[in-house]
Amino acid sequence: MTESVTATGGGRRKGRRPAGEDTRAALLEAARQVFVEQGYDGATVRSIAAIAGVDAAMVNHWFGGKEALFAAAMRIPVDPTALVDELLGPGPDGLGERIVRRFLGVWDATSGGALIAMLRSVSSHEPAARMMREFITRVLFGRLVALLGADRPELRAALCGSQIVGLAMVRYVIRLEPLASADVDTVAAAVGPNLQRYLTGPL
Amino acid sequence: MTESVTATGGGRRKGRRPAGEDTRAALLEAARQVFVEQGYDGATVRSIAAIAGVDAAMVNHWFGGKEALFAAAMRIPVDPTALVDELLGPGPDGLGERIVRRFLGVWDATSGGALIAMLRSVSSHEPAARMMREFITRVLFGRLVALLGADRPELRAALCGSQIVGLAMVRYVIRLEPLASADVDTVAAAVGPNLQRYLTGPL
DNA sequence: ACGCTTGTTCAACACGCGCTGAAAAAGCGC
DNA sequence: GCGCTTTTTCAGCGCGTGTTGAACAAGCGT
Repeated sequence: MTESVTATGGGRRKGRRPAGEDTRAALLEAARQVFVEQGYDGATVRSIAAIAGVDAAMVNHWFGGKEALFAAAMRIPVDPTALVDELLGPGPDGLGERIVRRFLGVWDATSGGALIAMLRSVSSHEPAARMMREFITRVLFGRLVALLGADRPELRAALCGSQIVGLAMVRYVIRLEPLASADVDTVAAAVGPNLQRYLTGPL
Repeated sequence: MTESVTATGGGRRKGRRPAGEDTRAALLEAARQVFVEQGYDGATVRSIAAIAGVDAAMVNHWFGGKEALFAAAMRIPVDPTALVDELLGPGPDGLGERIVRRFLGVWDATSGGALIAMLRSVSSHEPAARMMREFITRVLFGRLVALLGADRPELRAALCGSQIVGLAMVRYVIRLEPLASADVDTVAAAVGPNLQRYLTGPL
């Protein structure tokens, strides 16, 4: 006990943190949460840092600024190729429903996910809009419609995007009942056929 | 010329404006424009006043604050009852397409309209979200599904809302091509059937 | 042991926001 | 024409934002 090391008693004020505790990761996690809840403009660097339990200046130290933190936080850890293959595995029948179920699964679990964050940011933050476009056309439905080989693939992808975006907005952002708390089966049965027609049917 | 009246020479600085020129109306018009383009948070009282050509303090004088100005600007001058009657006039056949055409007509003309303003504000501004909910359920589709007499009217109204919201987001906010510049016929043919099923078909 | 690098906090800057209060000019009643 | 009211501008307050620089502590190489 006599040794002074790591006494940390009460109010240490400056200096390096005792050990481990990856600040960067904590910041990223907090950023995801706050960006999803508040959107880019609504989220403040200070609030994110507070949730992560560190000083706001850490955002600049680790990421270089709010904008870069947003970009890093939105970098989603899913492999789109694998996802598409999985969805297409059982064949094109019931594909629409499967997509809806998949999205609702992710969203309901993480209370939104990165897509909701982008959706909340898109209005006033052009980079978020750009990400959103890229995400829908290239990652999400671009590959899907390409594999299905239908005509007018870009239009089909955009229409599928409008389904997903509309559903996410009404269910998670606007929170319009009874869609906001409807169970997965109901939503999938209702919205699935639209996607199915957009992907495999005539326009 | 000798009389001093209305000389206004160069840099008059304070005081009442010469005549007419309804400041309140100019403010309202500018507010609609800026709220549509930027959403509630993105729009600043100063920029609205600048477009209206008056001082920012006029917003407080005429409306009491930004919030009240937003509410006043969003008060839309359409009669929902008449609109519903007009849409239902030719019978329930082709109703979905007619709705889409109607919306696109208004939106493309006024580059969005109040609904886009609300859509851009909804993320971070709870009053806008409340307005949106009211608008969809009560004004827009509430009456419509009630008149059609189908089962689960609230769910149908919410689903219709998700169609319109998704379309508006992708076409006007995210601006995803080719949907953003697709002609009315294409969009109506693609989206109309979804609304039709939501309104008159099985879920 | 000592010094350099790195992680962290704190104080503060510059800016933009919504809003307020006082002053000034125009119009109105009489 | 004179006062009272209304409309308008201006200066600025208080606050919250993202960002910065200095100070300081912990660890690491040697």
